[in-house]
Amino acid sequence: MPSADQTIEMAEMFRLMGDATRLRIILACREKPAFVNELAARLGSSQSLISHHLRLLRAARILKAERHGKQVFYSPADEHISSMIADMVHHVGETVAEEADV
Amino acid sequence: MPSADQTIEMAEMFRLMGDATRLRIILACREKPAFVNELAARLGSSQSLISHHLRLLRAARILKAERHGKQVFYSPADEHISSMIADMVHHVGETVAEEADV
DNA sequence: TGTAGATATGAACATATGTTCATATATCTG
DNA sequence: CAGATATATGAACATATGTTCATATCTACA
Repeated sequence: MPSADQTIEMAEMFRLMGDATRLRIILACREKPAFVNELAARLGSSQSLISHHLRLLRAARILKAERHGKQVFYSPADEHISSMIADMVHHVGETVAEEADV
Repeated sequence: MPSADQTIEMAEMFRLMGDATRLRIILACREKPAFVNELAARLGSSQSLISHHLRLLRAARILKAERHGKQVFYSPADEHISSMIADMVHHVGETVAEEADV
């Protein structure tokens, strides 16, 4: 069992990945790291929206940012994050979702 | 890259695990499956709150429920879910969290 | 059948969250 | 320095969400 602090940390991590827009940003960066404007274009979202979400993902160390001149380049923060996401993608790829009742 | 549908499904899954109360319920069931009243007692939350969350976790097939007389027994829905959570617990156990700025 | 125990559900509420629009900040270039 | 480009940030808003309280439903058993 994780500690109380670890549990809250995990929940916070899941919460961030639990929004479709943010998850798409994460997956996009995982597939191919990119500048903010590229991400906005690839996801068909406004620059502002992407930037707001990037801030959260960066603060949680899910993504990291590097400035290249006028642009800022975003990529997965580390291999650890990458492999967590890879695990999940893999798991979800194996599952068929249905409804449940009792 | 997961499909659009898979991405939404993943996000939904993460969203559910992204609340501390729900994550604690999941972790508790993973450590030791239990009846609703036991879970409420172990987590120090009201029966109503636990029940509301259990409904969501059950509907998402994260937990499964079996009735035993008057009580309902909750446990991880399958090995797949269990291993996903195990992965995350393992990963978080390895990480030290700090703050990020650019 | 009626009562008690266990769980589920509905309404209501306060708060959190995602999004948009407008604007600020930073960087390069002329 | 002025202007253009890229990104970040703040305010505002509508909606979603977690929690509580009250009550309904279901099961066992006298």
